[in-house]
Amino acid sequence: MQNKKILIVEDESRMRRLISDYLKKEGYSTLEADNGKKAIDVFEDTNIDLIILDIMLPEYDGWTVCRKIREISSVPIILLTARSEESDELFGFELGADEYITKPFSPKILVARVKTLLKRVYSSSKNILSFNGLLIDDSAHKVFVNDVEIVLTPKEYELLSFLAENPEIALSRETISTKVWGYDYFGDLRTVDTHIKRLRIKLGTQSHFIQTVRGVGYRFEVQK
Amino acid sequence: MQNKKILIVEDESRMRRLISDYLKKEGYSTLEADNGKKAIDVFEDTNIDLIILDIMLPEYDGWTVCRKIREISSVPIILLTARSEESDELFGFELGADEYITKPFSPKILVARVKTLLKRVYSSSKNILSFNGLLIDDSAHKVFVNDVEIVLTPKEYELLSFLAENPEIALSRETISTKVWGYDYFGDLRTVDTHIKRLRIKLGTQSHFIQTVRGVGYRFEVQK
DNA sequence: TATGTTAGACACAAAACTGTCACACTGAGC
DNA sequence: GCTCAGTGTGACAGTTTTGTGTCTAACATA
Repeated sequence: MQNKKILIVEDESRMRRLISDYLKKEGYSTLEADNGKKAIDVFEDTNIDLIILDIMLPEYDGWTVCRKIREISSVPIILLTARSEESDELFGFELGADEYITKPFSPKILVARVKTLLKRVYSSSKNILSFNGLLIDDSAHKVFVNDVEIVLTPKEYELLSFLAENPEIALSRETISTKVWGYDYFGDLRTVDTHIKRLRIKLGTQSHFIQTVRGVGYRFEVQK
Repeated sequence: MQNKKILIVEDESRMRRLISDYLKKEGYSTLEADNGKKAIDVFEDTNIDLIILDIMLPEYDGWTVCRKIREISSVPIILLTARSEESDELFGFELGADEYITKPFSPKILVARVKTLLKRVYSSSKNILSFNGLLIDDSAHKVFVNDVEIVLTPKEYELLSFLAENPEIALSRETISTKVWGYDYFGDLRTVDTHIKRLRIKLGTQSHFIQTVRGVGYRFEVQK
């Protein structure tokens, strides 16, 4: 649960700093954006685990950002607002926000909600992704195929994790490249293929987890 | 998302009735318990999808019920409390509650939270086109005929998606060609026919979805 | 510095897909 | 029935996409 990446979208730098400090103290890493446009850019280029989103923002308000992000992702979103009107809150939920916190709020409450939300969304309280014949222990950074550990290089591990965290979704080479290599990587997309090849070799009899989606990319497939 | 079973644990019958009415109006079914012991009994005997749990209860308070249920299940829990102390809220989250609502609350807010929580927990918010005997899962880029996956080539998939997204409409070869192959494609219109043929073969017993409209093109027909 | 490992690129091989065409078939109109 | 325009279909070759072996550079390690 540690080391999750949290994007803080807030135009007031003092508030941003405050939230960021509290979260870092809890072991999360944070990214910041001071307007809605930047928020969406950062989100598309990075593998964000949770978003804290202020409503009052320059360049797309929070509602808009929330809606746009919900079109492409189900990442958990916490809305922050100065107003505490019920209709606002209802509107936020309609747009797909997961939590709604009214300013002024206690940082402790915020941290608690972040924790709960991450826990609910990302784990059954463990950092282990377990499939039939394949186990990824993120805490230990170890992977087991048929209960035998296989040793992966960092990139191989990141790639496998990313795939396994998005099961049953056809992922394009571009998406994979952006999320695993980073938004600033402009290398050959076929590099993804090369790493897929290496992963498949190491997965051996369980390579069926990685399916090719012709014309698109790859898909992590759970059922045999 | 409808027809989910919600357990309301609350000792005041008026409040129980109020919540129950609101939820039923939204299409949920409700069960009620007026103390903690009964709540746990009911939960163990029934397939509950969400619990609304008051803190002040005879026979095990809400904290205890929450803890006991968390030992055996990860069902979503919303805590209700008259107090609004921060420490209480934090304690609730520690115990594994998913939401925390302070009385007095607006029933609308409650319903909104129930909805969001259910959606988050039970739906994968996927892009799925579903017909009787045919299912197109766009996220996974998979197609099922009578619950058996069929593997389509990229063009076949695009063509089927386009047809299925425009049901009951006679689509000319030109329209199909423009939308599926792109406006700058100037190949033989009969190519569409060839792909329709291939699709029909793969659809097997469900090929009736694709009807020929003589002199025009094809139509995706939903009813058998 | 020597050695071993990892990452990225690339070319070629292998596999899969696509468009075209010719011919068969169908059905509507006469 | 016959005609004919429109549609169905099988075959095939060219094209596209993916798989894979290998090379080089970067990097870490001792």
